[in-house]
Amino acid sequence: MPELPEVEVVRQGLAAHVVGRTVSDVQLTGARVARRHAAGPDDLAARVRHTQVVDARRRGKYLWLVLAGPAGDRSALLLHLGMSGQLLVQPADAPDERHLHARFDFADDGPQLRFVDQRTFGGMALAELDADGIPDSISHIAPDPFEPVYDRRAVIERLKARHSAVKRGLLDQGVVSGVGNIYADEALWRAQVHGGRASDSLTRPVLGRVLDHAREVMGEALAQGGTSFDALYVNVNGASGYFDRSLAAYGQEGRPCPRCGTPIRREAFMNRSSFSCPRCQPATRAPKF
DNA sequence: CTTTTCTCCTGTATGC
DNA sequence: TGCATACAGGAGAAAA
Repeated sequence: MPELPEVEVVRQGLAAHVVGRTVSDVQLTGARVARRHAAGPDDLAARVRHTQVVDARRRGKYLWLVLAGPAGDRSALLLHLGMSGQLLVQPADAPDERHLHARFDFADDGPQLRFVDQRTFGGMALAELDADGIPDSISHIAPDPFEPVYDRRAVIERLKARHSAVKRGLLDQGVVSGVGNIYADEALWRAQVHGGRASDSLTRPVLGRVLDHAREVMGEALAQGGTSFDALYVNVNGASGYFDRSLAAYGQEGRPCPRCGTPIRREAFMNRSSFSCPRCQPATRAPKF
């Protein structure tokens, strides 16, 4: 599942292979891929056609291409990979992928950009950029830990004020963005905090440690993901394939905790799974888990 | 207002 | 072998 590190690798691929090129044609298959674009897929395609891609940017798990129109006007093609979305750079004569939803042709007749998504949780929409260069439609998404505007103290205060499990706060993209289920579990394992513990019951230093570990583990994953980048394949499909061997808790049910050897446990959480060490991350005072 | 639950989707794995 | 079910889960809408 693409979380911040995987999305950043995709962004870097777009920066290398798409920025600077002019779109000559856009083909969208079905309405679902553009469902967040209120004016519909035809409108999106028409507005992207003949624009030049001038930048590829990211906040959390969202990424966007900054588009310059013929008159120099700026807009953004906002993209989200959802759970299974891939952006591929492919030769025009490559056969259609099984779950191909969008195809971009360029005026240089070079390789196409394709959006492929099996589970269709991903999608794209056009947005306007605000004064800070952020698409207006994601103004509710908080900065991620790698942004200069990331305010560590402010995030700690928001977590400190929440009557909810700390893991919910980590996963709330309006509090801090980029963290998904995998890196939330890894950060909590590193911080030796059980994700079900009430956010407002933890001390500020502990909350700070959880946040710092989230940033640290995502940074490590990014460093590894960058090395496996293939020039023709602007995609990283989740943590599998490169960083999964470094995971201490996520998906490791029954395997020994790398720190103390106690078998990692799996618990239901938000109709999903959480993995933690029963010994290093005691679930004391854990409501609503 | 804050917090939680539900829903969208399909390939893969598991159980009977 | 075939069919049913569980699971993966980001994010926004809806509900509590």
